Amino acid sequence: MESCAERAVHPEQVAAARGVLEAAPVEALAATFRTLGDPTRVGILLALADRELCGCDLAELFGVTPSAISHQLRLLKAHRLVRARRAGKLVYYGLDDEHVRTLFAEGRKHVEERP
Amino acid sequence: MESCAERAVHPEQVAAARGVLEAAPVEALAATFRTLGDPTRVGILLALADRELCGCDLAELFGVTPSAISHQLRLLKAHRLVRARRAGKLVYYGLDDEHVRTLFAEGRKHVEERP
DNA sequence: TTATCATATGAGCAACTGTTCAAGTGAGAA
DNA sequence: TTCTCACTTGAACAGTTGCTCATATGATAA
Repeated sequence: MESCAERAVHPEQVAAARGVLEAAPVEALAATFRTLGDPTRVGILLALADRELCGCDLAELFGVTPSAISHQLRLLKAHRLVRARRAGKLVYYGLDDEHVRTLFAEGRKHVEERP
Repeated sequence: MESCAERAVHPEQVAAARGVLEAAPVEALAATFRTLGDPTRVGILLALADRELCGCDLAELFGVTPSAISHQLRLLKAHRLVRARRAGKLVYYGLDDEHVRTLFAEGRKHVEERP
């Protein structure tokens, strides 16, 4: 009556994998990738890769409300992907992490690998 | 009455960013990162980084139903992150792409950079 | 001060996601 | 064949997400 999920077919391999999972920051990794997993946020990061932009510019660029951009930027800041710099009334945003560029470069390699 | 979203503050920078966005596979990149943005899928990929496992082992490893694992594997296969190899009754899964290792390594660097 | 404008924040809502359950496939064993 | 078991598939459902709207905040200017 026991189903396949209740006992491993290869217990030693499963035990080894369990060790890997315990040592890895699984939830944090997933949270970071989840933050990168939205077209608007991907666009924001790509747009900020070569220049700073203010929130107003970003809203115009993506055709959404400044509020929507602000919500997204809050997420990106919380995950340390974007940094903010206030200049008078405006706030300029830029990438906060060099790893993001590498991440995107590698992501593109994967995406463009096959048709 | 016009709000800040209806006209860019820095039109030339916005135009330049627009060019970048048009040339980039934004939606495909987001889709790939979104696929990596779930703890179960991150765990599956980490577990498969060093060994093949059958679906049954994965279900046991994560304490979910074989059905849940199967749904996740379908997603991972659709994005070419995992490959399947049938051996009799069992199906063995493994990583389908070397970029995934790099992606995870870079993701970890970002995650572990600051407290 | 008051007015204006760029952002930020909170509520609300439609769309999406990850799971379980139930039913269906496919391959080896009896 | 029939049985068993690993896996797949589809439906259903709770939880999450990303947007808009309304409102609040913060900084400059008049």
